[in-house]
Amino acid sequence: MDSKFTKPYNPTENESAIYELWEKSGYFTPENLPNATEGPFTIIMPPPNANGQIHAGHALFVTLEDIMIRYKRMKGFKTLWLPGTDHAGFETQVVYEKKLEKEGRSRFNMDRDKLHAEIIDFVQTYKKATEDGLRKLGASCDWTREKFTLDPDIIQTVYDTFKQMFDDGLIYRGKRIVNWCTKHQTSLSDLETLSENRKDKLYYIQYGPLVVATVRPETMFGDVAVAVNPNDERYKQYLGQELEVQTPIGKMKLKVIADEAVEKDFGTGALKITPAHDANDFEIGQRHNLPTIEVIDCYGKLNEKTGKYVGMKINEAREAVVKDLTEMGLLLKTEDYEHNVAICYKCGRIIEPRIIPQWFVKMDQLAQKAIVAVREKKIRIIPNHQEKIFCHWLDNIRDWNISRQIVWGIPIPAKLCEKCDYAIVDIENKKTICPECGGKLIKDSDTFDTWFSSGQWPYATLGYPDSNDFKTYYPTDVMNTASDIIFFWVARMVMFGFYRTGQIPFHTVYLHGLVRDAKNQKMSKSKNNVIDPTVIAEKYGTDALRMALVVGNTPGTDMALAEDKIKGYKHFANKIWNITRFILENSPKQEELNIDLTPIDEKILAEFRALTANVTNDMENFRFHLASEKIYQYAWHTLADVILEESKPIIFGKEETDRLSRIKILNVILLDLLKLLHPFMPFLTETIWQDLPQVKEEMLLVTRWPE
RNA sequence: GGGCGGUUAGCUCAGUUGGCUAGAGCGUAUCGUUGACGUCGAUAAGGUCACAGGUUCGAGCCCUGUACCGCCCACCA
Repeated sequence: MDSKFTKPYNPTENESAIYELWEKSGYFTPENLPNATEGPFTIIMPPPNANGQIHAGHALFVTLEDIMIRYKRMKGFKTLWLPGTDHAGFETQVVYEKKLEKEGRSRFNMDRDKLHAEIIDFVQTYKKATEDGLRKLGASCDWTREKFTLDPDIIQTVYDTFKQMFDDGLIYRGKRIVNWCTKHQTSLSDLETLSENRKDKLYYIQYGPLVVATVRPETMFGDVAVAVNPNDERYKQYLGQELEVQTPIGKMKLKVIADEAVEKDFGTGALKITPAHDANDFEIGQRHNLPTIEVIDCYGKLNEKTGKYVGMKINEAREAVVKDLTEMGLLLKTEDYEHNVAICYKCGRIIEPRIIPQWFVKMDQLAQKAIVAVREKKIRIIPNHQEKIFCHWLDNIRDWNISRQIVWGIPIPAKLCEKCDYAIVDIENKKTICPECGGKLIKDSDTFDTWFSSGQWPYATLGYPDSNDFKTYYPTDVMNTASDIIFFWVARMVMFGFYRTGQIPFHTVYLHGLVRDAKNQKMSKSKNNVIDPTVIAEKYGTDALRMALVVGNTPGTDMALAEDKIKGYKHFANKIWNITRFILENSPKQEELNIDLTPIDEKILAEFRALTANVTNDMENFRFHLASEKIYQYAWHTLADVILEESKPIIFGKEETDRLSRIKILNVILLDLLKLLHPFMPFLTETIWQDLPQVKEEMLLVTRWPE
């Protein structure tokens, strides 16, 4: 017997060599598969951000996708799992800014090109680390097709989409109110803001004959009207009138308008309208053709239109204005007030709504098609209840701001007129004169929201429109990703997919939950509870980690990952190892096993076949948490605890037919068990497979799944 | 303000179309140096399946309501 099996199983001794064996075989590339009798099966990997260490969430998605891919490969499908990494625009820029801050530097006094070059270097390092991490986790993906979100062909696809959408009127440049982060100096999409409950004051201020209630008295200098509900009897007499309003810096004139958006019962029922600094007011302003007066600058400070308050930060200015109003007798009442405010999802600072020209995507039509696809089950979302969430979001979607004032990203291929603000798409970068006014055109310095490009990932990576890959592998089969990016990413992929290819991008969306720590807390650096999967893999083996991530983890549900659980599956790996040893030790040469089975062995074998069918059924229905547990239970508590124990007297006994029959089925079960287990514990099973004397196929990786 | 999920053994969680005498892992207790494995084995304790109604021959699972926990969405200043 091979001496290898006499020692306990040592994962770290074997894993990298096994991975190398697979990778060198070329079987990760579907075209090289020896007997792919079935059609294509495709998963496009959600590209990890190339800006940090690989974490437990990556380990989970790699495990799930690798399970699907390995299973389908063994089923004879032409399996493509296309890997990639993401430049992750704003996310990476924020990470890099933090690094700059630590070094006492700032992006705002750096040359644009220098900053860009530095981030490229930074990303390259992490890109490499991410790729290594994926290999360590056993990802059987096709590295020959690896993509990066800034590859020239990807950018070209993104540009073509931008142009086409612009020509179709689905993209427009508009001067509209957007979410502005005063720290990061960029606008953000609605998804990139969070809302936070805050306790503020509600101030009742005398506005001429009326009283308005506001939490932001410092914006009063940007007021252009006072709005009331059209059915509010109290104010009917004032409609259309111009009020003379006293402020600490002089008098201003405000028209009284009527708008349905004003609630009669809130505050005094009279609302001051500041279109330049409030999204709601902006829309009211649009409806009534009101002008806009900006009084707060991009740093969140009051500007020269506010007289003596110029240069003050918003909070300072608020206090100062309140103090002055009080002294002037214009502040009538102050109430405690609890409300939600939008904050930047990265730094938590309050979003300052600002009016700046940005590129927007019109969402209505795109969204409706995506909703129909899901409602009609052309796209299936697992877990099912996410379909409702998906559709609800799309049903209430607003136009999407895709411009970002950051360096790290795909530049928007557009020109802007210095004189008249005319905007034009210019992918070839050739236009210099404004067709409207003859003014000089300058390049738009903004970059795309990273999701504008990653939303096109499924067809962009496959070389849409003309490549063979696109024709062969699109629409793809499964999109597996974390449920928290269903809107950011999944919804956008569906919309873009329809728009550009006329087809769904994938048939099934499999959403997984978050990996939390043993105490069910979110992993975070500050809590020091982050599990580094590569460290865990070193300690317990990748297979043990994979099992721990899969067994009992239902789709869409967050899971608690305890080190003890991982340790348990290390023991399981050793158990399989020793089952193998026991069977091999007691197996004579193969030719002696050409005998009929005893009735009891027939029964044992039938039970195993039933398990196989059961597991296969689970695999087909994405119930990996059940499939893995069933294999575990069978291997340990049926095969090892019962069958092997009962086999000892038979094997060491004198009844030759019983003995050979038993040995025969043990060998059959062992081989098939390794196959069932392979998608879950690929390293262990392949390591064993490579040393089995009775094995004919060169690699378990491409062996047929048992029927 | 809307929506979604959860509540099952001490802990973490499974439980597929209602058939369950409700399971697993870890933990706990007792026993076992058997010629695969002590990274082991055997045995055991531990549950009104959140609560209250209902449907059904039968409910952890379906329906109605309640409570608590978590999450998401939302332009009443």
